Amino acid sequence: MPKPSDSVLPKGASLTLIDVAKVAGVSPMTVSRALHRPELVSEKTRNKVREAVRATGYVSNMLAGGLASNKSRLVAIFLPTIANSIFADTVQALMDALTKAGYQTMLGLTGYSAEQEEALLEAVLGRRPDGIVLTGTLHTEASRVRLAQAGIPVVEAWDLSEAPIDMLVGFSHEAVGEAVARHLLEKNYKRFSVVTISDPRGLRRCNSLLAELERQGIRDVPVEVLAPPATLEVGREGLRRLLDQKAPPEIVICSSDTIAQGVLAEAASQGIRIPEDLAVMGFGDLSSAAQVYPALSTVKVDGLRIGQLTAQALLERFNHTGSGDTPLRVDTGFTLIDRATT
Amino acid sequence: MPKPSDSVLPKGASLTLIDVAKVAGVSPMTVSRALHRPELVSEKTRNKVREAVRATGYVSNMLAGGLASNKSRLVAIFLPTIANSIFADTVQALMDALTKAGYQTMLGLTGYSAEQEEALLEAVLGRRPDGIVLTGTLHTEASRVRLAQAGIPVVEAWDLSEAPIDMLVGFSHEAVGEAVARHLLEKNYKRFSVVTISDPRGLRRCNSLLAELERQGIRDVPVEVLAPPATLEVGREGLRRLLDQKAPPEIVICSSDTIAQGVLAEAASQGIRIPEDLAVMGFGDLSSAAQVYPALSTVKVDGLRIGQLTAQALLERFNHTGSGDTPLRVDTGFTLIDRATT
DNA sequence: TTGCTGAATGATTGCGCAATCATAAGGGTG
DNA sequence: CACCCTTATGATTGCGCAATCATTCAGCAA
Repeated sequence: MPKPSDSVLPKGASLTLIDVAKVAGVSPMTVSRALHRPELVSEKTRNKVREAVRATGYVSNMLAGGLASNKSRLVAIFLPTIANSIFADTVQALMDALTKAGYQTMLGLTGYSAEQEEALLEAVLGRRPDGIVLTGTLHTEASRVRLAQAGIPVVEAWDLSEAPIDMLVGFSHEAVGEAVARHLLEKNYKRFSVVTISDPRGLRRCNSLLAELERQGIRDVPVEVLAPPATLEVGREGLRRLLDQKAPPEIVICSSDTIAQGVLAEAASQGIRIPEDLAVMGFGDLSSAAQVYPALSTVKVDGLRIGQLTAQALLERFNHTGSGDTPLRVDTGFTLIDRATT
Repeated sequence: MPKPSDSVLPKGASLTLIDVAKVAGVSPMTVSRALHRPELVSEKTRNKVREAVRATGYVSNMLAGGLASNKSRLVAIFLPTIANSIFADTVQALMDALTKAGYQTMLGLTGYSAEQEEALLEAVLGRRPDGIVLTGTLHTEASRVRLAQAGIPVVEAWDLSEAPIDMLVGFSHEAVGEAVARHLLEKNYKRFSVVTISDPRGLRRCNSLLAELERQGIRDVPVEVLAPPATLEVGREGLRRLLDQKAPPEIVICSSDTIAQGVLAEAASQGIRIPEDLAVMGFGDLSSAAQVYPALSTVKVDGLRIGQLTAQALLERFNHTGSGDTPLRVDTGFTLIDRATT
């Protein structure tokens, strides 16, 4: 069996379609077709080409292909950070679906400074992605404008904001806040408190929650707003601050499960019983939420489905199979989950 | 101020260097230089070009640039999964450093099946990355061969294996196993047990630990090997199985902090006191390890430094500034951390 | 046979850029 | 003032591929 290294290359030159074509005894164009549009090539030729590719170890150059066809088969995904991301399921599902459809994904981490975000966006656009997915929010308005001008399909996931750039797959953060408030009021909690990070969406949920509580006559809810990223430490510090105040809360509502787990840890370290002394509510239903002890009450968001729908929306755009008229706007909803902490 | 959309494009054609050159009143080549090698262009010209770029909203096409220069300014990173990754710090540091140096990164998730891995590798190589980083292990030998043949700088991170493809930045998993065994023996633990997932590196640590224990006269250590990925549930199930056996263990050594946290949760749910009734040892020193209650004893691995060194190694190769003779092989070591669970 | 159709394959071209070489414009030296 | 050297800029070319159009050939009806 000839190893790829055996093929006599002009040394320094790279293996191209032409080399494969020579080995297969067909034209370069036929090789290209055999690889990317096999239905246009006879089976006999396809086999010759497949064998030549195997023998040479050829890997198609997508830079050249992308330049020639004006398609990169690349989708860029922006997310705040790779660590403990609440978006992990979404990203995984998205990458799975896109990979299956022959697209690759490139992750852009925006958890940086605003200046770096603009540089990142420019660099990513330089790759000419066929589509872009936003999970977290963009820091600067200039970035949103740039993105809109790029003329590429854009999906904003995990949100249902008022001024979308293009497509939208998510849920209403306001509805979550309101639903959580009502749910907990029904369970007869009175002395509410909140620990959140200063993330735009978390704050929207928080404000909506506070508004609903106020409508029901509950005011002066202590709110601790800490700096991102959301870590266990944020939850521990948040609870410590809340306990420093005059009237101890009866329940802590957290802007994420990770923060809630921090609250749980701090409570355990202080001998506070959950939920007898203090109830805790999370957000996100991370896979760990059901596994911690005591099991965490939370709001489930179907991140996997968001990822799948996002991929589907992009693929429809790529294939021009979308309805074409109204820009997509899918509400994936959410579910309240009562476990042991409320 | 003219908005980019104002520029009169032939409609359907994309904005190129030529368009910018016309606006700036210079040749396309000068624009290219002004953007990528500004030191070759006079300040006056540079300003004209900068203004023209701003006015047109031009974004350089890296597909074309890569094709012309045979450099993609892309580094591919393979990791098992994006969720709860122990590699998060490494990947973050790596991306930071590479971004700063003008390189972009593309993540490949190998947590899939072996067949999919080969397809993924081929797709990634098609982008002609300038370098490749492996964090987890590759499933198939064919993939390793393919990678070695690609003729691209490769760094295997988080390992110090015997047969590296190219460069190596990591630590010895055998040394970790042995060190943990000795450390815990010194603390006078006798009835050991292990919960691990069937990951090659985790198993290497485990086997080394068992070997050292055996040298010290300790045999018949119960070992629970569960399927990846490492989740809290693995830890809970692992502990349940261990408790089903005749003699309850005195200490559980886990192949990751996440599993250890699962053990902690299961213990809490069964009223088992930590560390009085049961000690727990993790691995990885995730940021949450110090924040859970009780704080987790673990093995700290400096993932951030691994990421930085990996980036440095790649950049030296790209710039031909490396020593050139011996292939890089850095041992970043590890540290045992005693917290409250041992 | 002739002509037509459609399937399979080949030839040509250009995507947008950077490498490379060529040229022009200063700036000093003897 | 002719010379050379440096710095700045321009012109040409080709990277490897897919879009597009041209060609070939088999199969079949008239």
